[in-house]
Amino acid sequence: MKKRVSIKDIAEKVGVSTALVSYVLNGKEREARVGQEIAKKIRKVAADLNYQPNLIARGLKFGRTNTLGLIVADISNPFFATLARSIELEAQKNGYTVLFGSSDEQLDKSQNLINTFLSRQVDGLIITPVAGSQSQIEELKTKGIPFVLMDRGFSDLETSVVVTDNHEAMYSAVKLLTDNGYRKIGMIAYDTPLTHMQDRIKGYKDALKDAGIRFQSKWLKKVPFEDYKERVARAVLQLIDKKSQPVDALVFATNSISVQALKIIHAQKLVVPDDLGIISFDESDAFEFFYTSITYIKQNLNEISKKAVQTLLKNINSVTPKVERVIVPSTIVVGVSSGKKLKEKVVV
Amino acid sequence: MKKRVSIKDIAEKVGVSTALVSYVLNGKEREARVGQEIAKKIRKVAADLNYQPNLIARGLKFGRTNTLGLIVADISNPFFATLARSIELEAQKNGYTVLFGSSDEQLDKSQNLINTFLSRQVDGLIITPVAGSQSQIEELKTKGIPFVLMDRGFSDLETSVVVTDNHEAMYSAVKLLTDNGYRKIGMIAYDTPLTHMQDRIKGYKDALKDAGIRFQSKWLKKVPFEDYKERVARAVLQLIDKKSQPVDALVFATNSISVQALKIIHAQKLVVPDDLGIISFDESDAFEFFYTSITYIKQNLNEISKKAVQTLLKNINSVTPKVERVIVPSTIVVGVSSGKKLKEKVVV
DNA sequence: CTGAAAGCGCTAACAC
DNA sequence: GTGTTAGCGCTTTCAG
Repeated sequence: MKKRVSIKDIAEKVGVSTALVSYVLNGKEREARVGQEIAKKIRKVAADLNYQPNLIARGLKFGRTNTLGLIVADISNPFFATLARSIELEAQKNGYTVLFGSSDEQLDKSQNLINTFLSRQVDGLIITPVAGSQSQIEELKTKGIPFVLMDRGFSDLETSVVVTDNHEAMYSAVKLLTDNGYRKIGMIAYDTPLTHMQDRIKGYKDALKDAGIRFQSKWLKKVPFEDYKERVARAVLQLIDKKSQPVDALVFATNSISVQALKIIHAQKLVVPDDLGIISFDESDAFEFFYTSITYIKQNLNEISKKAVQTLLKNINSVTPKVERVIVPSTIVVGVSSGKKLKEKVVV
Repeated sequence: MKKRVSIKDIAEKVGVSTALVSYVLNGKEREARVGQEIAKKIRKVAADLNYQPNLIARGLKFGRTNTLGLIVADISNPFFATLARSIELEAQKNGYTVLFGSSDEQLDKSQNLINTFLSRQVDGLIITPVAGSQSQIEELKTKGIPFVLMDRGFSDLETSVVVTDNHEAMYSAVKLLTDNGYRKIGMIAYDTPLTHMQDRIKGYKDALKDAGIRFQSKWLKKVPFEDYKERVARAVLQLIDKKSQPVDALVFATNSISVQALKIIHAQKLVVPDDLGIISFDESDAFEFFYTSITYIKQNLNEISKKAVQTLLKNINSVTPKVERVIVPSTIVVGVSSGKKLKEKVVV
């Protein structure tokens, strides 16, 4: 690779010091009262040489790189990819560039990414934290590194965080089902202590309670991230098992769970919503061709990312950063899958 | 943000020069013959202070940052997100971190990203180039910046590039259709001169020719990236129009086109494959619940990304980089949608 | 064995 | 008005 042209090259060519070049190129010729002639000359040579400032050098000088680190669970997951896209946009608007990495919900990968990004002197981090990573996050706090959690947080840790209204969203989803006559409502969620999941579960339970329905523990199935596919399949089969008081509706805590569950429901030839009402948290392309339209909670991903970047930048630019919790409202897109329950079901 | 701990802090604390610290921390104590005692002490203090090397400073020193720039069309598109994921993985394996950005198929955004990444002194670029960006790419060449194109390239430009076997893939897809008895095969593609699309189109035409079918220009519909949805819808309606010799099979050049087209086909109540054979280039989650399984060409995205990174790294590390064209084989996943055409169709 | 010092590219306080 | 220089954190040559 050829040597890139530096401020020094320009200085030599024009016959001035690098200082003058720097002043002129940063539009500070007024303050430094650089001569008109010389300024013009410098600009011309810079253009001729196709000069591009070295942001690495500038970063070293200023101790800030105008780079953000983004750690998501998995960038290939459309949910996170969509967040990444808006983050990129908002960051760019503010003159920042984004480094990214995927944690795969694994503690060691998360720690590695944090270390790598810090070594690269990012100005701040946007993180979808992994379960059990409190100590990693706390270290950021003690080190005074600006960061914001996104999508999920910890109940036992005071941090800036931007999330969806998980509780309300799931509450209103389940309420929609109870209002439509469903009484035995099951839920499949991921088995994690992270707040987004806990809040969704709480929303589900609270909605049942407010509808005067007594929650039954067998209705709630928690599956691990690892081989969630099999586990979701098993959970669905248990929940709809005819021999033991099957549920009449199901809510799914994420789109990945939904898609997998719908496959089983389809394979079992259950009719949605007549046999089983359905609501999903988040949408999926796969809903497109399911034989009936799926009711789902639509998070405002765009707003979440925007707020995440803005909150982070506020932190970066403030001398006394303060913890900020942002909750972004979601909407519910009503399809056929949560439709009114048939009152009288003919038992054959 | 608190001051991060530097080599200097360690040196002061131990009471040696920064040089020694540098040697020890880089495992070069042997060459520099640093004393055992002192080395141990340095290491201890470094650990105590939780020292993280400043890669920015190192980058400035070495003129290399161990950072790659990735420019895709749109990171929120699962296709590119999946590529990004594997690139991240392969880059990490080699000690690189990835900056990313989306070009939206737009020339100015592409140029902006290139500039930004170069200013940040990335060691190389992986680019899915935008139509008409030859000059941008050529400038990289003249500047001697290592880069590799991915997914698509230019027919009029000699560059390193990693792509799928677009021609063969589409050829064999169409051959599958002709072998199964389809004779009037249409195609919907994006309207772009980029090689991936041109190669797919050529594969389609060549397969027709080899099957003894004369290509009809009205069979090939090219739609622009912008509002492709409407345009695809219109194209499908034209191709299946009963009044004017409708096609009996369709191939789609990308998954986004496929999903949109299938929606229309579904809405029009056409039966796949009886009324219409279907093959898609690339898969989509949405195929999951289409009423019949879709035959599709499966690119080896993992291999493409891996090769892209490897080719780029070879370029970066070689004094005399050479242009390398890598073609990654794809497979065809056969579903029901391309099944044998019913010989005698009962006309009502 | 150890350390001073130069230099990567850039900026800004401070001389001249 | 204009230019010198120190220094950001790190590496490495060369002198002690």
